[in-house]
Amino acid sequence: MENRMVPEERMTAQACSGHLASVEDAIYVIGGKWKLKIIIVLQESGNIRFNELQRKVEGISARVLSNELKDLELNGFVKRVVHAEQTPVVVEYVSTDYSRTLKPVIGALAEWGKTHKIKIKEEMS
Amino acid sequence: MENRMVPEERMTAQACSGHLASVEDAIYVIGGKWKLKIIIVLQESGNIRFNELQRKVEGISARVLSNELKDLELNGFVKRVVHAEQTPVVVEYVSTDYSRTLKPVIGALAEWGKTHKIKIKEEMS
DNA sequence: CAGGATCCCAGAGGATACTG
DNA sequence: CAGTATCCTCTGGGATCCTG
Repeated sequence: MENRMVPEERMTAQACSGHLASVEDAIYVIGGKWKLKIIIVLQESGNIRFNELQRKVEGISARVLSNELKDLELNGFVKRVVHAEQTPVVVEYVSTDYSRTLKPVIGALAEWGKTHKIKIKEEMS
Repeated sequence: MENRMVPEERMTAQACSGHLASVEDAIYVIGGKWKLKIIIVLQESGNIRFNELQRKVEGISARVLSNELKDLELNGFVKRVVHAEQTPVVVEYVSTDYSRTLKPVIGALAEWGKTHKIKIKEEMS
């Protein structure tokens, strides 16, 4: 479990175009094996409950999903909604507006991943 | 994964699962702590030698850099150029055309990382 | 159902030293 | 300079069981 990212001033002599530091920041928050996948599923699903989410993010364990959700909530990508008026209590997860700012990133990654897979397939034939 | 993917708005459920899988593919190849950073430095540097590369990718050890470079070379993102005519032998690394197909991904990530950092800073003040 | 508590492991990655 | 070789740490993450 990470905490919130606290940006430091990285004043490297050759800070390049700044792309490097920004990409680093991005990777710090949404990097890892699961975060983007969870975000995508959440965006596709609207409100969704824990177990269904676990089913849709294939391969993830309850423990890891729980940890990732806490992390994503801390960073404002997902909101945990508890419906206390019902019994048993229903918990739902919803993607936030802020998570939608990741659309370009997800779009670019998906597009690249798609063409990359095609390239790999061609190389194997 | 043969379904058409529209990177923009309104997607079908199938396009979405394709989205998920494609992002997964992308993360598989360019995920991790160092790969994208190395690729960025490589793209910004033209030809570059091992030790200088290590200096520019701050914090990376020689062992890890060596491993990552092998991996990146296998996947066609970097070319290892040996100038055997010189003594001592000079080795240079160059980013490939294929690595340039990552530009949109890097651009999106950098842009998002930049605004995210600004957002975090504002929240702290 | 929605997780928490434990235990455990592989593998990513760091530190240091060494070599052709 | 361009890496290798060791060794070692750390943590992401799997498996399993437990509970309100």
